[in-house]
Amino acid sequence: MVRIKKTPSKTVSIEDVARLAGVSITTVSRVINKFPSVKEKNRLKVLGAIKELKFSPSIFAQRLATGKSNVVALVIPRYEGVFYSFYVLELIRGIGTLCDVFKLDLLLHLTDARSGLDLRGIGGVIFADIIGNRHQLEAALKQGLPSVVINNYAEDIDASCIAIDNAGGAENAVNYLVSLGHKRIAHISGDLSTQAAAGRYEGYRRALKKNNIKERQDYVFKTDYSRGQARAAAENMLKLADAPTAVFVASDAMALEVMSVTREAGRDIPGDLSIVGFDDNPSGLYGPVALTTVRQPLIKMAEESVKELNRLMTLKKNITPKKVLLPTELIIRESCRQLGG
Amino acid sequence: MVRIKKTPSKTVSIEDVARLAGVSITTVSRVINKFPSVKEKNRLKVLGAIKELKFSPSIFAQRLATGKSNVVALVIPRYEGVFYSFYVLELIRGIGTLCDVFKLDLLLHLTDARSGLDLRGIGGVIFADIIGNRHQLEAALKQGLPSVVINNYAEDIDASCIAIDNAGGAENAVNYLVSLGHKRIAHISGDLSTQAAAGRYEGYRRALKKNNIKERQDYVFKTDYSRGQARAAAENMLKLADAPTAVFVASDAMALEVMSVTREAGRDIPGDLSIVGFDDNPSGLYGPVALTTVRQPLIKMAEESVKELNRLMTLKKNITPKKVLLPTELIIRESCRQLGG
DNA sequence: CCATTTATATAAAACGTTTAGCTCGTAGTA
DNA sequence: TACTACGAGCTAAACGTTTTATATAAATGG
Repeated sequence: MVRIKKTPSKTVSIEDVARLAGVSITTVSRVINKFPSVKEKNRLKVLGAIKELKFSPSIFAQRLATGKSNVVALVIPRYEGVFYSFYVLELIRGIGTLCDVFKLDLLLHLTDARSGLDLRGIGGVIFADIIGNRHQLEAALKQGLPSVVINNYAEDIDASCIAIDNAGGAENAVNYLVSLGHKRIAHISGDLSTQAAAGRYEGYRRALKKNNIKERQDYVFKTDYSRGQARAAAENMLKLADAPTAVFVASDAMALEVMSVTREAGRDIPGDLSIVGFDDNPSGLYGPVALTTVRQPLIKMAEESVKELNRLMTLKKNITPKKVLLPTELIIRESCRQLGG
Repeated sequence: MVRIKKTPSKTVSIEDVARLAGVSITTVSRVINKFPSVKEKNRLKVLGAIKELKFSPSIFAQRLATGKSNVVALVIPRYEGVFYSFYVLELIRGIGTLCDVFKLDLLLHLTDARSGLDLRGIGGVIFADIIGNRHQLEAALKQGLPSVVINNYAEDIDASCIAIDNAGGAENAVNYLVSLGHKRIAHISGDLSTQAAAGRYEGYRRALKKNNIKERQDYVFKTDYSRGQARAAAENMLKLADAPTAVFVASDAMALEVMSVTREAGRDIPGDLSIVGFDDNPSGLYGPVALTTVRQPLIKMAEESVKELNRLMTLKKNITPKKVLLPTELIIRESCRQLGG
């Protein structure tokens, strides 16, 4: 057993440093906070004492004295869906990495959405999603906490929003299908009460309209993003007498399910049906045919949100929130084919 | 624009509460900390004042005064692999949920493994993995911080370990293949410098031995867990003159890759090759054949780690660390078949 | 060389809690 | 009645910083 001997827990304070260095407490504080008005000679003495005593200032005392906190709360609704996982993790990764850069402490809040949020001691908040927890956002704003909302674009709220251009991405995807010669293009949507799903649906319609293709109600299948409903939608779609030659699916997770169903029905992808998904979930790379999809810049979105939050936290004044819409990228792989080739 | 008006930022202190309630500061503090020795009448007065003033105690002042912190740092090496994602996210989810229950603040540390860790103000640490950051663990122990290591079982370190019985799980998987009549069973391992991969390999060997099957060196393929090496391993395995009828793969991510390669080679699963994976990654459910796999109790492991950390943080004394090995579960789906049926 | 500014250091107050030690009633006991 | 015990409240010190107002030393100008 490797017993690591603990250092005696008596904390060394700024006072000990001052005594050893032969200067006042204030001077030590100035050195720590990089004030210019300290003579070089003293600065070195203090630095030496700090190193010798292995001193590091108590963040609690600092925060109590300054009233400032560099703790960022990342609020994530307690999710369930497994495929949601890729999305959330990328977000966490991007945010965590940049918090490191900005020397911010990242506090994770997996919340119930209904429940209140304990924001004591928090310096800023990132909401990963405000489908369910808009009142939490409002509570944060009321406290005067800098707040950033990820992936939910709203002009009407006094917080910064960093989101993805869902409609634009969807439009590109459908345009691509049209460019391959498809005219009978279906859409399997996600939960339309979410902004993402609604935007994707809107982009689908916009593309049809611009290409003078009439939207058919029987080509639109509304789901709740679940695998089960995706499967059902796909089955119904395939049963159609006048079945579509292509489908734009609102998420890769669902697109994978649609591919399974299609193959089970004995049809070929992309021979009989072209598919485009949304997300660029790496799972789309497996299976016999790699999925063509719309890539969301998740890491970029995460990073932008931390940058923006840091801006809000640093600047003293009440500063106008920023609204950012990030572009997507169409990733062409193997699940679509040229029609009438 | 919904401008939410901020509450004036003057903080209300325990003193204000005391004044309004007509009692002393001490009494208010006692009420907050649920001391029994406060007259019911006063308790109610204080509670009323707290509610009226919307008072909530400053955690920084509390922590400074008590010297205690209920902040838990979750240290995760900055990972890359995408399929790693499911594993990490489940861990975060389990840990986050239980921290909520225990009223612990969860601080996320995505670390470089090489770099030092700033543990100021932290009350306990959970290491999600100590492949690379053993010195960080030792630093935490040296500071006397309660520490728990997840999924890395080591008797020789003075921290609690909550891990998964990799060897046992692997042994079960291979036993299952044997029970289906397989004798030519290959193994595609992960990075054997990791405890998980080494354990799985060991379980494979143990099962062969117990079933009197001789281990063949040409049936063992060592990889670094990457998709690329899994693909190469699978190609080599299929080329074998005396090809195996079954393979146990050290991760679902790699197993999926192996399935792709096998199908590309024109062979059927499970007709020509039975496959068992490890992880119970939901991605294994897609594709034409659902993957049989060994499920790791990730959520349970996460929860146990928080429980254990909470125990260490609560108990005053130097308490002996706990070493836990959690059992796995074989999930039988469609990727294996009875041989000679 | 004195007067005036400027650079540097200091002591003390503030931040908002907890907690040890003390006091004061009040009730029970002898 | 006097003594003990005890519950309940109070005062003041402590926690480890930052910061304001103030003092001192050094530098500049005439």
